[in-house]
Amino acid sequence: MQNPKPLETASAHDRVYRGLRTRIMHGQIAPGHALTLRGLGKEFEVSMTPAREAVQRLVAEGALQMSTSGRVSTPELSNERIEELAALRALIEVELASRALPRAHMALIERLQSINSGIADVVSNRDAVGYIRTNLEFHRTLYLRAQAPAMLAMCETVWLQLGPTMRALYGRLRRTEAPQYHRLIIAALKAGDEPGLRLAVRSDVTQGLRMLAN
Amino acid sequence: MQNPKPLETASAHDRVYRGLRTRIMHGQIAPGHALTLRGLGKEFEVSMTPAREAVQRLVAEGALQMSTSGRVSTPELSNERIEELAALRALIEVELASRALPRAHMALIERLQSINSGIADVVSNRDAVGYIRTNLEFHRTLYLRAQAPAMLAMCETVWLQLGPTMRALYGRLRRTEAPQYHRLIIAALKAGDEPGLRLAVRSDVTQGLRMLAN
DNA sequence: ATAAGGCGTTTGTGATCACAAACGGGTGGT
DNA sequence: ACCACCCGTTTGTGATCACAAACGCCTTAT
Repeated sequence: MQNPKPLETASAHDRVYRGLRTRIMHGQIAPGHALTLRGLGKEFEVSMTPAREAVQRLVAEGALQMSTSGRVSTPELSNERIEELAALRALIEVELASRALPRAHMALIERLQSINSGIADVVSNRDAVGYIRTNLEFHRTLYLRAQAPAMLAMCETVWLQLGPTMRALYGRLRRTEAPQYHRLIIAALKAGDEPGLRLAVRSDVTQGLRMLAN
Repeated sequence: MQNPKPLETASAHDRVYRGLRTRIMHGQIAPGHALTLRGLGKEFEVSMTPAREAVQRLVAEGALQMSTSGRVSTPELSNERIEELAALRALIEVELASRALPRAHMALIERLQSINSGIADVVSNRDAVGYIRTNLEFHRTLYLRAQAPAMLAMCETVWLQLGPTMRALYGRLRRTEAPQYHRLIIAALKAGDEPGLRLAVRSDVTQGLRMLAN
């Protein structure tokens, strides 16, 4: 029992924050979409105050942008910024995978295979949001083994910034099966092959985002 | 005239945010120090609302920690977390330096040398805050040339998280002169030596933080 | 037809208030 | 001497309100 009280009552701004955050990270909101404090407050059944705190926090994390007049919306990323964020993903995720490798036992690898096979389902359903969610779950499951919470937090911040853009990306590419690089990652984990793992993770991260930047 | 309107009127929560942020990043607040919303509000002559937003934002960036009861304080980092943050600095700053290298002209190198010589002054004055500020200015000046705002923002977030801890570090080590690795960085820039630059930056970043983790 | 101006409405900002929880110091009991 | 309990005070949370700025749509003049 490592978590006796799973926080049965979360604060209002935390509910709004978490709700918005997963929505953005999973690509459920299109780039450039506008949000209003009163609208969010009504949607989550809170007043403007918690809605404002949640929005401010997401702005600080780069998940939302704020105009000079205070209007908030999901950002429309330039190609340069997409390239930067992809490079950050490559840097951090390669390091996380490398740190997870010596701790990756068979149970973890089986879990990854299970998640990966689930990707086939969402792909066949043309479910872009499901695809992003499952893909991120695959990566997070691996990186959790790295025992590096600060790095994982940074990594998720990058995912968050790319969320709305990822929707646009995976919406236009025609996927027919689970990504090949996920299989390479699993194979490298099984073999204990660190250089191979680093290459596979770097390829998987860079692959999709390169084509978005034309 | 690249900045015609330097934002002559900043919003209240932004003033609090910026004030607190530089104070934390420069190590002017000791680890574990507690802050109160009403206290901050009185100090910056605003009500609790802007103070709360500024604090929430800094908590989101990892510059402050919040207890389950909502009390905020500067974090006391574990050795594991310090090691993680140092590794993140190494990853990101090496990349930033590498991207800045092809754009580093003579004017930049002279600017860096000027900043570096300023470090001697603050060192002789036993001015820990001045040392941290000047050191960060040295790095930021170099990284600005990388034209990678997202990476620089991530980098500064790490600096922010290490701020209070850096004060404790530089307080205990006896510095007598400007860091040797800064000279190596400048030399590598002059020579256009990318591997040497990467090594110098990595060494400079890791050097101080390794000894803190015992 | 197009562009500029005006006005009602929407929206963010910051202050204030009521409330509950938590902290801290002091007291009393063992 | 030490520990538990209690109560006054401090503190964070969230709702509400007044205000100013910005937005959007419509009218009007050229």
